[in-house]
Amino acid sequence: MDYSYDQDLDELCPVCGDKVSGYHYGLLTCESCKGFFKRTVQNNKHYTCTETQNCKIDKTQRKRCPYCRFQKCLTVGMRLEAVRADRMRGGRNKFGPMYKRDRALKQQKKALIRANGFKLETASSQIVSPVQADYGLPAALHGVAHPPSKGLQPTAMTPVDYERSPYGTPAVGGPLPGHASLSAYHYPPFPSRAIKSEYPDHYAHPHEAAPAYAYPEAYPSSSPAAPDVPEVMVKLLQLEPDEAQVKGRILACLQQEQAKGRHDKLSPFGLLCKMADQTLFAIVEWARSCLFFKELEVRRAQAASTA
DNA sequence: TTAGCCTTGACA
DNA sequence: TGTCAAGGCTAA
Repeated sequence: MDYSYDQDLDELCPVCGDKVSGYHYGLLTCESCKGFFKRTVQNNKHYTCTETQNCKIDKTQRKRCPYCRFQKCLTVGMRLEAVRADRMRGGRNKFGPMYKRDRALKQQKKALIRANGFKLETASSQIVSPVQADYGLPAALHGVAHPPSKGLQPTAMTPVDYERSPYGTPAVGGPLPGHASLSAYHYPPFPSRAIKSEYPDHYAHPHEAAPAYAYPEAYPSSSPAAPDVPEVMVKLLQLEPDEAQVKGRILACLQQEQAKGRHDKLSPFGLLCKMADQTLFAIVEWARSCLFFKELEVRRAQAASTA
């Protein structure tokens, strides 16, 4: 069977850096990480790390520490809910529209690059995939929780989806950064993870008020309308090093809370840290998106005037 | 246990 | 009817 579907199979697996074989459990991954994630969730496996829970996961070393591998799977945005409780084969789950949109955005980006010769690397490298924006961990936090690794970096910050909504607030119930214990992820027992419908999973995302797939409509691909960015946000972005420090401190506090053994339930302070961090991330990403679209409009105008 | 290949089946 | 993301199977 030919697995080279007409999609971005030239991308690398965000977990191990291997070649992706398609969308699996929420995002583009390789076949081995797909299988590993499936086995882990289906069999309710619990691993332990013999090192410092910070093992490097790449194609050659992914077998060495399943604990860190699974943590990375969760960190990059693989979805526990996508593993079927009933083990039913075939068909599609609720992530189908998300995959489709992700693919469309990637294609739009490629077309735009071809049309404008516009280098997106710098601007869009700060913007995460809608897949991750919808369901995963904020990419900006990955570097805080994980030192940059060969496998994680390219995809977590993939310069792909600059047309995603700036309102793509990460789900509060999303995976935590760092290496909290497996139980800290609160993944529900199998019956609750069974997904057959296309409707938003309010169990997995109880805090989502807006439809999970609302982001593309915010900026139609044909003519993205960039809202004005408050001056304060421009200044905030100019102070990014400090922002990173703030994030780092918040995450350090959060991880300390988790290290105290409260794996099953965050303390109020831990919850506040988490919420504050994610809110900060959402605001910063929104502002970045606005600035990016502003720049895009300027470049388009310039291109139109010279044409 | 891993990872590659195969089968299944909902959806467009 | 084709696509493709699920789960299953099996050699290494």
